[in-house]
Amino acid sequence: MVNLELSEQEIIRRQSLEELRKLGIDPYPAAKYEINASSKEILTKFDPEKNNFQEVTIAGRIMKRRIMGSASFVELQDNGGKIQVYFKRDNICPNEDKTLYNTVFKKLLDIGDIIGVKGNVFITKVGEISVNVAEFTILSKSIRPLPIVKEKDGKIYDAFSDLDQRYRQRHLDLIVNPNVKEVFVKRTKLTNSMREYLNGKGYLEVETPVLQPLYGGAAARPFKTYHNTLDQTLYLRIANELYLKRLIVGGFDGVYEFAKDFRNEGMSRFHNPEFTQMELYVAYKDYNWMMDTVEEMVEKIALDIHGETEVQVGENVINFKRPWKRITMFEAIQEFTGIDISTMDEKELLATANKLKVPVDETMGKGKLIDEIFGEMCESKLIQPTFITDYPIEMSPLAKKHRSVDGLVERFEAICNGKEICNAYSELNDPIDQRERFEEQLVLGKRGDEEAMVLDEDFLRSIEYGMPPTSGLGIGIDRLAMIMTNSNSIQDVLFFPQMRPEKKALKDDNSSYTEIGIPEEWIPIIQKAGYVTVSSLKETSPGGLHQKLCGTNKKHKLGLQNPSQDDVKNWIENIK
RNA sequence: GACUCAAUAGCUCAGCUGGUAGAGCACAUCCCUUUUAAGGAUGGGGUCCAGGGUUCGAGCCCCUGUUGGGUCACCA
Repeated sequence: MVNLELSEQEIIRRQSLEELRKLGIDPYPAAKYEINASSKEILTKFDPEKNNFQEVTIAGRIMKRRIMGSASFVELQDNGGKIQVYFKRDNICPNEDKTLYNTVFKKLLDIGDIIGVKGNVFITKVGEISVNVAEFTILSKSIRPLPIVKEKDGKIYDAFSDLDQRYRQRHLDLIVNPNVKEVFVKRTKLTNSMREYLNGKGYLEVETPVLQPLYGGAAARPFKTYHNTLDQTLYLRIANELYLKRLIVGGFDGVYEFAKDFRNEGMSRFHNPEFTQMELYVAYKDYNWMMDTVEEMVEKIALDIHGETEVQVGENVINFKRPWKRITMFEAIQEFTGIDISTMDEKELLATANKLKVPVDETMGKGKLIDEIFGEMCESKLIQPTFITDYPIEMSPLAKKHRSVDGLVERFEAICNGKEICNAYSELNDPIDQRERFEEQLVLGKRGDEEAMVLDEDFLRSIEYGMPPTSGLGIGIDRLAMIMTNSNSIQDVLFFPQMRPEKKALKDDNSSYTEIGIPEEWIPIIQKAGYVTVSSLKETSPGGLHQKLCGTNKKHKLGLQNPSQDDVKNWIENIK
């Protein structure tokens, strides 16, 4: 029986599927299909002089079909690109029986099907490198139509651009939008390049717990979960800093981790609830050394991805060539506002913030005020990669006090395209100081700061045994990927960004319909007519419904015995 | 979370002051000899996001909701 929920095109494809089976063709064969070439290889290496690629086997998805009488062209898309494939009736069907071409190829194949073809490479009259098919194999029949995207000279027509659908159905996005794959390939190049750099320095890639009894290492609200056996609340990590430091205490000189972190906060084009951060800790180093490292590493990444240090990001060209500018936070504020705040007390800072129209309130301490002024007046204006150094101590409970300036810590962030891409310190290894800093956070927490850090006794115990002076770094992989791929939103560099659940219309199940006397076979037709719940039928006029049902029966050639008007009337009367 | 814009065929989109639901591609049928966004002809396809309201009449106006985009707030 015809499924009334399917579109016409889906019904036709399901019928084609059955036709194939009737012809003895398995639309989903089990056997492996051995390919010996790819579209990319053929297009780059085919040479008519050499006459190479004369026995190729390739496989891919049909993306376009141009069918003429006894000769046709198909665009086949595989992992690396697309290639034109030429089907000629008498090549495919050398004998009398032309079914394989006339029926299987022309009628039963569709855009979206995955096929394998064997043949030889040649150049068509129009000059396009193509595969001349000798035989083809259906590898997977597609029963849902793809969006059709057309392209000419790099210009895309009817692009599949609905963001909701692109993110919810990333597979579709990847199939029909060629640039999307490229973004994710670059993202992987980025992490490969970074890993290669870190391994080259001899640092050890490690894994630390995602489920943590206490969340620490950053200021953020966590996701909370529960372990039954331990009868214990656990948190998804917001950072892995405190665990990596324990490993430094344990005697590793350099450790790093590509970590999925989770923060239960707002979403935006820069924020996804789960995101990736690379954290690195190296013993016997300080934050100056770490700036050298970040510069060198990110410059290498740009070179590995783009072959040059300049990267186009929106309207800006960003140059990652070393050395990057290094200025203190105070200097940056002076540069953008002309005001030297380095010696101001809290009162003066508040007055300055008000004068600059930076939104602040009385609860903010000195550090927070400085941070607000910087965030408001400077950050978005820093386009080229810049290290901002020496942050107020109040904002950085895990960073070491500045070696020469009171009230500051040895911390830097790299800002690029107006956004922070990394955060690093000379790590605090004085256990007494660390305990005091945690206690200050506790006070903040009691005052209602939901993001204040919690005191981690176990971590404190570990550094009481002695942690070497260490420099630590956290670098946002998604943010860096956005810059390196010229993406405007974090959702464009995550395969499956977090989305609200799709709503589904609630349907009554079949028994609710049969209860009021509706035969099983009429339920889909009634639902198709818009009555997905029995109660929605209550106010319906029986005559109108009867008309509708008989009409659908006729239109879709369902061949059902129409109910009488009295039947329909009885159904509606039976509704409680 | 606040404000704002949007949702119409499988896809991309029109739809006038409120008066019979439209186009291109895709799909189907027929013709066809190497085509390039696509050869020609004909045809089928719609819960106009959902639910209320105003109206003789709603895709369009009003209200509520759903989902998405943008800006802001929190944050990396």
